Amino acid sequence: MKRKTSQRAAIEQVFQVEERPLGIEEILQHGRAMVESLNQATVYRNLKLLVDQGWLQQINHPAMGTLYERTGKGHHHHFHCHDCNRVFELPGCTLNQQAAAPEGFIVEAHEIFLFGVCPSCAANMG
Amino acid sequence: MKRKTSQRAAIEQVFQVEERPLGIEEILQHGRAMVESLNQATVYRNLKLLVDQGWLQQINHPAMGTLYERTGKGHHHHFHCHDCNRVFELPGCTLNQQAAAPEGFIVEAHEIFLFGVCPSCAANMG
DNA sequence: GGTATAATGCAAATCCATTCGCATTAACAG
DNA sequence: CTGTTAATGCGAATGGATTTGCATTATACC
Repeated sequence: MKRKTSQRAAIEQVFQVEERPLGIEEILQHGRAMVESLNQATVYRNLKLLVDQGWLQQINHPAMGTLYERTGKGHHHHFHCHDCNRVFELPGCTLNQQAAAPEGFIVEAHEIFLFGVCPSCAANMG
Repeated sequence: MKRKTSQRAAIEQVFQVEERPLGIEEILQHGRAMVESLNQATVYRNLKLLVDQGWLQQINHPAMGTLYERTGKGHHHHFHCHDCNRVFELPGCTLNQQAAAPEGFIVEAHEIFLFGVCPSCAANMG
């Protein structure tokens, strides 16, 4: 039977605290603040589990590679801050999907990645 | 000194004929139609060369991985047909970049990936 | 508490894309 | 043509992300 472990709890906690898509390294670092022995293989195993359970989903970011984010947020886009290197979820979508492609293309979905500086980095730059 | 080779000419030719972003495997396959001995390592070497020369640029497609496309086309988006698995360049951009993110985010660039069925596959489906 | 065994930590193994070493081939200057 | 050496083809090597094997740890049912 499946058991609750402090390491899985820590990983879930990281996502609840950060509320943004995270990569392996970030998960590992933040998770270790709670369970210092936390191991990379354990992170991979639990991520797979959480994805299978539908609690997380994988995304492929063109600049950051594989990231994981909580499911159930609805359609949204991603913003990558080149200053702190974090990725944020941006609510809302104004793209007219079908109008984005010429006649003849059947558009079923889309992904938008924005790049720039996040509010907290912008503030810290004066 | 740099020499012209039939294999590099073939690779350039592939891009001129296809007019869309291509992955290693596609370049290799189409290139072999012209130079049958064409080798993967040679493709990699020439792609690097053409990128350094500014004739090609790399893109990272979330579903297709690394692709190469001709430079000088200006800002555009990419469409991935899940039927033929090809990626197309779509001219034009209607996204109001700054409006795509909430107050506080400084948006400097963006990439849009569309998914669906391309015109030729749509036609072949009746 | 005691036990069965799921889950962890660790290091080694695997996978896949890309690069490299080197003998061979072929551009191109003379 | 001929010689020089850049470029190719091939297979082996590399690098990074992910996975696996196994001894050890720790959860949860008794």
